[in-house]
Order: sequence, then C-alpha cells, then structure tokens
Amino acid sequence: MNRVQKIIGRAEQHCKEHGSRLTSKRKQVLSGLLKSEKALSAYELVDYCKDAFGDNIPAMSVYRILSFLQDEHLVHKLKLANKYVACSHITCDHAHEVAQFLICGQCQRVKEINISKSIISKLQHSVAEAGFHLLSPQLEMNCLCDSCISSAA
Amino acid sequence: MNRVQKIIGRAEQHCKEHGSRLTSKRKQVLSGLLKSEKALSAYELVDYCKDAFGDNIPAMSVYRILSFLQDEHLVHKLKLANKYVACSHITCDHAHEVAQFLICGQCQRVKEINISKSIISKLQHSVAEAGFHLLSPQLEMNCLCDSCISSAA
DNA sequence: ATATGATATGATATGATATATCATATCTAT
DNA sequence: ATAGATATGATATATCATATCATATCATAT
Repeated sequence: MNRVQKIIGRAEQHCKEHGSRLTSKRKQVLSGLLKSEKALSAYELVDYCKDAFGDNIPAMSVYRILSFLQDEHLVHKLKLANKYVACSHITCDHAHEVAQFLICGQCQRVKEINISKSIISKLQHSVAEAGFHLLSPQLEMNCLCDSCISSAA
Repeated sequence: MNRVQKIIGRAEQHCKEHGSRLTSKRKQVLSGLLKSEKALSAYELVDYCKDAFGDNIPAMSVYRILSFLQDEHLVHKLKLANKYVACSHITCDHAHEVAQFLICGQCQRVKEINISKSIISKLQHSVAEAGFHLLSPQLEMNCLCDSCISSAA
C-alpha cells in the first residue's frame, strides 16, 4: 500500500468518526492533491480526475468536494494562489496547529510549516495594538523554493 | 484643502519626480481609494468614478490605472481579498518598510501596519529552514476590527 | 503652431475563479 | 421497498483579470 492510499485510508476513517462519507469522487479529488504534492486549482482537479480516472466531474462538484474536504480539515485553500492543497498532517494523530504556507511562485510547490507559537503570539499582539483581532493566523507567503532558485542561477 | 486633496497633491509631486504623470483619471481612481478608506475592487472603482465624477472608465482602464499606481507605490493590491487600497504612507517622506495588512472580514476596512523587523526576520529564518526564500514579506491577515466585534456583540 | 513619438485610454473579446439554483441520483436506515 | 438525507449533475451567471488592437492626448523639438 503506497503513501497516497495510506493517507486516503486514514482520511476515510477520520470521516467515519465524524459521521461523514469519503465518497469515491471525494477520494479522487483528495488523491489528486496528494499525488501532485503541490497546489492545484479546482479546474486542474477536474482535468486530473478526467485523466487519471476517466471521470468527468463538473467544476461545480469539484468546488463542493473541496469545500467538504476543507470542512473535514483534509484540505486547505490558499487564498494567495486561489489553489488548494492537501493538509500535510492527515496521518498525524495530534490536532495540528494553525498552518503557515510557503508557496513557490515558480513551480507552485507548497510547504506547510508551523511557526513557533512565540512568533505567532507576537504577531497577534501587534495586530491587537492596531485595533484588530486576528481571525485565523494562517499566513501565506510568496516564496521561491531552493531548487527553483538554484535552477534559475 | 482637505485630507484627500492634500494626499493627491503629494502623489502628483511624487509622480513628477519620477517622470510619470498623475492624470485626471488616475486621480479619480486614487481618490476613490483614499475617500473610501477601505479596500475596493476594480469594478467598485468603476462604479465610484461613475457616481462621483460621471466618468465611465472601462474596467480595463481601471486595471491599467491600478497597475500604474502600484508601480508608483501609491496603491497596494491585497491578494487575499482581490482588492486594492491606497498606501497609507503617501505623505511620509521616509521610504516606508514592507507593509503588513489587516483586513476586516466584516466591513472590509484595512489597516496597514508595520511589524517589527525582529519578528519579520524570525519569520524569514523559519522560512529559510524549510528550504524556501521569502520573496515579499507583505503579509495579509484576515481579521475583524474592534468596532465590528463590538457591534456584533 | 504643429508634426512626431511616447504615453494614456477606449473597445472588444475572452480567460479564470467561483457561486446560485434546481434537478437527479445514490445511500442509509427503518 | 420506501422515505429522508446526502451527494452529484446541469445550467446559468457573477466576479476578477488579461490580451490585443485602435484611438486620443500629451510633451517637446522644430
């Protein structure tokens, strides 16, 4: 059983525990994100499902499926890129902290990292001083990954 | 002379120094952002120019004007919201640091703050550890402003 | 003052992302 | 087997954005 199948299995179990179902279409979309290991748009996932499974899922359905997967915390939406990534902690047992995303502007690779709580709390403090309240400290940062930097050089 | 006119005057001078022109249409768009004091979409600015000046500027032109204003550092694009805000430092003489934006998810008000360099450099360090290089430390954060929080309560 | 090139704007088409809504299919549990 | 809940399909449309070619306006040298 490969990495993707293992994660899908874990995700399915997670859904069962929450009284929801990881249907076959939902598995297709999730596995597309898991296999690509980068951020994909809804329409790229439509193409993926067609290519990989011969299944023509309308864009509308992909959006609904993405929304379901987000509700289940299996997928994150990157608002900076208008793309979606699989959560990298599906197989972890612990509740994961708020994710920070590094997006490579060249190859679209995405790394989900956790930034130390002390930095986040300092950020939150600066925000509070400005009279705002941070809703979700999910930060998204435009980056270049090391391999794109070295291949450009 | 009111606040907006004062800023527009400063912006015009800034453009002259850079060999560019702050035309009347560009002034209209900039003043829309200055007056609203919140983030607006390109199409909202089209409406504003029509309402405030009776001037029907095509969306295409507004996008071009926004792009010009961004090049002149008079306007920032908020990628999280797909909207645009006037830079809050047009009348400052010092070169301002990279901006951080707090966006109220309720009323769309935007506050541009500067976060201490030490926090930013720690962030940058975390990013480098993950094998990425931060391109622009312009952070955008989804918030609620204090007045929306209290009015909701 | 006017002709010329550079800059700015208009007009039109289209692409990309996303949501609303109503209809149909499928699953689950009695 | 059927009813109700859940999931998906089909269609239309909203919203944000860019490409491209045409026209208008400005700035300056003659």
